[in-house]
Amino acid sequence: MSKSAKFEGYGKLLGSLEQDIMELLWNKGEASGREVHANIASSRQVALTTVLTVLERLAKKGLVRKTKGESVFLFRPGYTRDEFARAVSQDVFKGIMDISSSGICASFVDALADSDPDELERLSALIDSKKRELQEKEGK
Amino acid sequence: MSKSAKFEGYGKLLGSLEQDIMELLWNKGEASGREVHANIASSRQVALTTVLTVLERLAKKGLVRKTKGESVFLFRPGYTRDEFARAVSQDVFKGIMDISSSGICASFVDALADSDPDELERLSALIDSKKRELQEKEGK
DNA sequence: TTGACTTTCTACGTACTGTCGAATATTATG
DNA sequence: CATAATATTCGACAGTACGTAGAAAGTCAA
Repeated sequence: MSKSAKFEGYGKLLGSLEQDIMELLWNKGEASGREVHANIASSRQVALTTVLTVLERLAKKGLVRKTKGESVFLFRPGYTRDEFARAVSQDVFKGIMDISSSGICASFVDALADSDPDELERLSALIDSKKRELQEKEGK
Repeated sequence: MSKSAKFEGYGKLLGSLEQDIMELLWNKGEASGREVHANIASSRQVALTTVLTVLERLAKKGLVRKTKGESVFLFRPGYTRDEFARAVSQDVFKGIMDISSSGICASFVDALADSDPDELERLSALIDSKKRELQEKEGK
């Protein structure tokens, strides 16, 4: 059932090149434009300036921090993977729940179990703690 | 804490006008272009043809179904709120988890508790059932 | 036929992303 | 320092998505 392959693309948070670049920076931690390009270029034909431009745009968005190195600018993630994913999630979840909150849970659990089953435990714990938190607020 | 107002806009699944239109159709179930326009126009100044165009685009995306009525075309949602939210969620969650799955859970629980606390119960149940499901698969 | 209403077509503006080359600036080296 | 090698910035164009809407074409009833 389902497998509704429709609606693809809604999950794209970053463009393809942006994604590749962030991935690299999240892994390497820091790199010069040339280095970023060198790495990216090994799996995707692209000009150096293209990478530089995107790096620049990412910096403008705050996703990347650009600092002067010894003789070259260095780029690093403005946020860790988790920080970014988390901040964006907040927004995304709101967006989806604005449309409909029922049914979402199932999708979430499915996706989670699919990509990282161990997280299910953590999720359980979080829910319990959140429920307690809510009860306290009410009871008070 | 957090309130990282950055990263807004990532949660937008539909454009503003698209959203308004879908909202109306999800509520009314079915309407002619003129009706849709009439309703939308009460809260937002927009031309009839603009609405028609977007309706057309939504139809092309499969989000809206266009059928011939007695003397006018009628538009209805191609999917219920839940179906849409669910299908998109699948995609969105994947996208986020591709970046990082840890940390997401907390965001999800927060957002859920925020918009629909009662769903927390359902979520608990879903996790338990998912865990059992996974164990069976392994145990077999 | 004519006029009101419906539907389609075409087109423009903005925003985002990918894509670069040209120009400019900086660094390194003979 | 003068010049070659590098690095960085600018400005542009293409494609896609969405909001926007007028012009043109189609439909139907008086």
